[in-house]
Amino acid sequence: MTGSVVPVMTPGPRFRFAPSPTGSFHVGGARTALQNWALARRLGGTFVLRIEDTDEARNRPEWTQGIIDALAWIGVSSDDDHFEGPHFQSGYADAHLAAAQRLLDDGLAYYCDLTVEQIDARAKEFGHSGYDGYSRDRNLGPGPGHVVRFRVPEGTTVVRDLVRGEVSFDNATIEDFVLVRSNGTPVFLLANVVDDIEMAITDVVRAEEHLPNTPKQQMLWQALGHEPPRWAHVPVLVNEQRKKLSKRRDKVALEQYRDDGYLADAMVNYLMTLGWTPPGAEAAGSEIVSWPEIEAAFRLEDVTHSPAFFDVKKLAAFNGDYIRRMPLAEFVERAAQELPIDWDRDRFAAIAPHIQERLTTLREVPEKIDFLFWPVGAPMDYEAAARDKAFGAEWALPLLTDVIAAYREAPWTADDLKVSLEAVMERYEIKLGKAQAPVRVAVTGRSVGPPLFESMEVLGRDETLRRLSMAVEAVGAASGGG
RNA sequence: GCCCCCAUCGUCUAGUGGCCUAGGACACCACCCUUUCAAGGUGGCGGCACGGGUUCGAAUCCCGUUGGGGGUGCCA
Repeated sequence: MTGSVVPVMTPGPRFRFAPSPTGSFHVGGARTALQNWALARRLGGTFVLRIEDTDEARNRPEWTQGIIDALAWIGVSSDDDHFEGPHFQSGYADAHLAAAQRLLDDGLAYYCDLTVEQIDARAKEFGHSGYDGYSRDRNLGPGPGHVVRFRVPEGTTVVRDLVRGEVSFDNATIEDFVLVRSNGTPVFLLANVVDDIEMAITDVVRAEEHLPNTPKQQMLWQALGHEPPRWAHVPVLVNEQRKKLSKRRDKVALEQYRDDGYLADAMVNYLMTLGWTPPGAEAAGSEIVSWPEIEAAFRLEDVTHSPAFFDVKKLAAFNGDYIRRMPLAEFVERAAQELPIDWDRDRFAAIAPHIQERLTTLREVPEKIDFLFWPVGAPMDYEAAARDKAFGAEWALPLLTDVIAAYREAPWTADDLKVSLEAVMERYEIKLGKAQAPVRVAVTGRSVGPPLFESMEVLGRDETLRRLSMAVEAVGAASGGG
């Protein structure tokens, strides 16, 4: 190996996703990552992952892996040809400082020795706000306590934004911002731009909160002698209070949703259709779209301009839809992962078709069917069950007794169990909806649950009869005593 | 305070001057179906923030007001 490694660059546009490492992956970040990903792939370009790890206080190696894993979960795979990275901002520290020095040499930046207190004092004294350019022409050199500031030129900066059109800023309202701190480290504004230049980024797609930074960064690109990238600022995600989603108040960790049983496909679909509607969705009467369709149709120009409420209820609806659309075999396999290890998988597979359409998340699977996995002979709380209103009617106890008799003989299939119960209930002149209630409570311990006869078929004759008998005893004791 | 962005049903949105009596999705309500609960089907409730213009015609264009959000760090 000789010389430097020249990165092999694919011809298309180069997008980038530049998260700073934290303990979790923000859903808002997931959305912009997805948007960058869709564009990079469709346009035959590159998705560059850059970890902005310059803030040493929050920088742990395992967090980088967390980001890569989270991205992989939503389909942004580091194995894909369009994926490049991860790059680390910390690895470009020399370039950041070199750029600052170049700006200094060209007279486009200067040293300043004012402290924050002094700046405030001047602002107060002269009645302006922020830094007033005090050191612009003092020709200070480097020194302790000296920062490097950018000399903002006069005029207007026009940012061409793919989602917002042209946004112009009067440079007079932009102060000479800091490029290099007094401790010699570069600030985000500089590092971010230098990295983008180094990585030959052509398209910056990020959240709207960065829009006010953009004129500054654009000036930096130009001062450094480069054509600025295409900008696109997508609206932020907000909570019910219409505030930017925050880690403190809101549930924003992608990993949390994953652990709560949300499907990656549903999450991706939901995130991408927040602020963007795929063509044809209205005619189809559905907002459920596959990734290939999204990738083929997503355009920045079509993204809405206003903030969107991250509505977990709608996400849940999407998730339920995706669960129902899963092929049964796949559902059984994935849902089985949510089960306690000692639960019989075959037994689960038998009941699976009956719970698939009753779910919002995969995590709810165990609680729906736990009664099928109680150890045989385990005592249920029949005293409590006996108090259920299902046993309130005078026909309840005799019906249960008759059902037990019938079930000793009936062939053990759901259909036969239903026929047997129907035969019994006719004697009491009640409908199936009512008749099944005490049986359900006796067998499952609850008044709602998966289809009864199918459940009993899976449970087996012995255990079903045992539970029915226990219930009759408990109810009998309760009513006899009162 | 200053700078910037935004504004259609509760929510996410379609809508780019006539096709809008404003469409869809989620949520909600009712009914149907039904083995409880779901799912599914049908129907319903519900919106162009306000005020001025421009135009034969405005949800769509312009101005203003109001409201919301973002940014204003030697954080990213």
